[in-house]
Parts: sequence; C-alpha cells; structure tokens
Amino acid sequence: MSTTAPLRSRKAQIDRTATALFRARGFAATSMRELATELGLEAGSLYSHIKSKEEILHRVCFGLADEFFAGFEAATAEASAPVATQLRLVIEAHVRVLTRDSAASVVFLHEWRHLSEPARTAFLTLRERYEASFRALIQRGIAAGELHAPDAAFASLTLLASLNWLPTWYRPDGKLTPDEIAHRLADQLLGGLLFGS
Amino acid sequence: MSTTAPLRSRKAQIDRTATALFRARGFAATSMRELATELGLEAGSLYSHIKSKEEILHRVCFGLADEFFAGFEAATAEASAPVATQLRLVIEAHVRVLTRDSAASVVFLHEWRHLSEPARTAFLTLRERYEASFRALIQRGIAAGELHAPDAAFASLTLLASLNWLPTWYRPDGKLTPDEIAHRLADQLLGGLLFGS
DNA sequence: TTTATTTGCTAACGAGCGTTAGCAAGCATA
DNA sequence: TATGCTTGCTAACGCTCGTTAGCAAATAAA
Repeated sequence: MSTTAPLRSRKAQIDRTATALFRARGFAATSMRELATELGLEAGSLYSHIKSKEEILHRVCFGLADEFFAGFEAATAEASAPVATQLRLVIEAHVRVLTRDSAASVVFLHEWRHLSEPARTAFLTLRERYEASFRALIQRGIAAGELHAPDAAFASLTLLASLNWLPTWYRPDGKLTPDEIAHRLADQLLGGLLFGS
Repeated sequence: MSTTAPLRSRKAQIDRTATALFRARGFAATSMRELATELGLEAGSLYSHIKSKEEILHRVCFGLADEFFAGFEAATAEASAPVATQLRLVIEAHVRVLTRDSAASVVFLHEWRHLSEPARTAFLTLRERYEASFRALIQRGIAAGELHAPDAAFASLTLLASLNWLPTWYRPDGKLTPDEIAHRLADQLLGGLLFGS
C-alpha cells in the first residue's frame, strides 16, 4: 500500500512499535487497537502479519535472551583470562545489549510474565541459566582469590540488579556513552568486590 | 456475615489480597472478579468497601511512600553522625520497609504507572524527592571525603537499584533475616564506595 | 499476462472488563 | 425494640478486548 519501500518488513515495524508501547504502558494495558493506530492501521490488519499479541512478546523476550547469551559467551571466550577481566567484559556485554534497545530490554525484564505456558517456564529457565552463569563466574573469582564476597549468589543478584536498572533511566542522547556507562558500572560494582581497591 | 470477628477490617483484607494479586499478575491483568473470588465474594460486593480498583493501588503506592520517607528521616535524624553511618542506617531502613511487605513493595516499584493523573505525577514527584535525598546524602559523603564515586547520581541509581531488586527474590522464610540482608547489602555496596576498604 | 504475495479494509464474534443499582441479612449500640 | 453500619447478593449497564472472516487493491515474480 505504501509508496515507499519499507526500510524493515512490516512485521519488524509492528514489533518495534509494540515494544515501545509495551514498555510505556505494559503488555496487558496495551491494546491491539492502540498499536494499530500508532502504525496507521486498523486493528484487524495487524493479523495479516502476526498471529497474536503474545507472539510479539514472545519474539521480544526470546530474541533478547539470545543476545544476552551471545554476549556472555563472547565475553568469557578467553577462559584463561583473570576472572575480574572476564567479569568486566561480561558487564560490558550485558550493558551493550541493554543500551542497544532499552525498550526491548525493559519488556524483557518486566513483561515476560504475561507469556502463557509453556513459554513462560521456558523463559524463566533461560533466565535462571543466565543468572547461574553470572553466579558461577563470581564464584570462580572468589575461589581464585580475585573477588571477595560472603556469598556469590548474593553478589550476583546485586550486580545484575544494578545493571538491569539501567534501561529504565538510560537515554541514548545522554551525556554518557554506553561504553562509559559500562566502565563506570564495572568500576563501582567491582570496587566493592575486588580486594584492596 | 462471617462468624469470626475479622482480624483486620474487610477493607484491609481486600487491600492485602489485591496487593498479592497485583504483584503476581500486574495491576492491569488482575480483574475485580479474580480478586473477589480470592476473597470468597462476588465482584460487585467489593464496592461496598472500596470506591474503585485504582483506589487500592493508590493506597498501596502512597502508603509505602510514607513508610520510605519516615524510614529515611529516622535514619538521618542524627545529622552530626558520619555520612557513612547515616547511609548504612538509610539502607537498613529502606530494606526494612522492603522486607516488611515485599508484595506491596513490588507493587510500589512496578505498578505505580497504572495510576491515572494527577496521582501518577504526584507519585513520581515523591519518588524523585526520595531519590534526591539519597543522592544528596551520597554527595555530602563525597564532599566530606568519606565516599569515593565519580558521580553521586550514578552511585545512588546503582545503590537503589540493588536495594529495590530485593523484594523480587526475598522470602520471609529464607535463611537470612532482613537485618542480615541489610548488613550484607550495605557491606557490599559501601565496600565499593568507601575509601580504602 | 497470469499468478502469488503482501498489505489493508470493514464488520462482527464472543468474552471479559470495571462498575452501579437495588435489595437484604447480620450485627452492635441505644 | 429501633437505628444504622457493615457486609454481601443478583442482575445488569456500557464498553473494550483479542481475534476472525471475507474481500480487495497493490506489488512482484513467472
């Protein structure tokens, strides 16, 4: 219908717009009619491109999960590097995903519970696996004497909490670049973990 | 109707049950019929006790805001104490509120955006004021040479993020008491802020 | 030129939503 | 016994929800 060739497929446009709305109002409080209006469509027309409202949420949540895993694996590929170095790289990779698409990140972090089974359980399993990787890395650091913390689980919860709050306040036009943010976060968080800092 | 005298008023029971549901499913995805069923009522009966669904959310959000402010003020009453000490007390007070009612805390932290105007703006103003108090305290600590951080705003965001993640994983029957959690959080977070720790 | 794909519309479906009106039973206080 | 408050019911209101069916125009491929 449109005279200009779409930069992205209509489906991808729908995903992006829906993600922004899900972020702003929450999944449950976003209606398909609202989404359609935002795209200049009628509600029914959306279903020429997608199967359901939840399908969008599913794609956003699992798509971002993939990105987080890819980042973590790249950051820890150098298994012989000091754990503190690996942890810095992991933090930077995590921050990079969070800042590349902060709307999708917020949806990933807060709206996943509107997935119905079995997707919801599958998502939680992925998330738990990711957190376990963080925990294990910190645990290795403690065992190697590079980090000090009374409890790796406690430390990793705190660390991830600080990181995951980022997309709620991050603005792409802010004064700090994603990399600078990542460095500061790593400095501040590791400052509490590293010996004698 | 019930044969036993209610431990709390019916209104308070509704608030508590609604808070638990809002936490589990989110405000928008919780229906009044669901809430009524949970309480053994019909949906219409709720309106003998409350004015609207949003009124419950309003009470939870602003009630908890009061608690956070009261805790902060009590913790900083000793204005002559070292800032690090005040900050420890503030963290402990914050954690105490979060753990006393973690369901209400989650609602306070995540569901406030379903408040309609002008309550929503009023709530955000309160929250901003609270965060500003945190920021100012850290700023005073930096100025006094007790804390080291490149940016008080950045540090307070990170600190509050770590604290506010607590109610999502805290379980009253866990192995750590709220006070122990508060101490560990303070240790870990201040360890990254205090000079030469 | 035919064919298939993409894109979009209108109209409507069944369902669930928050809320209200009107009524009534139990209870405490006077 | 009378009064009023608390508590709860049934029935229904107007509305919005996600989704579907059926149709049609534009576009791209053969």
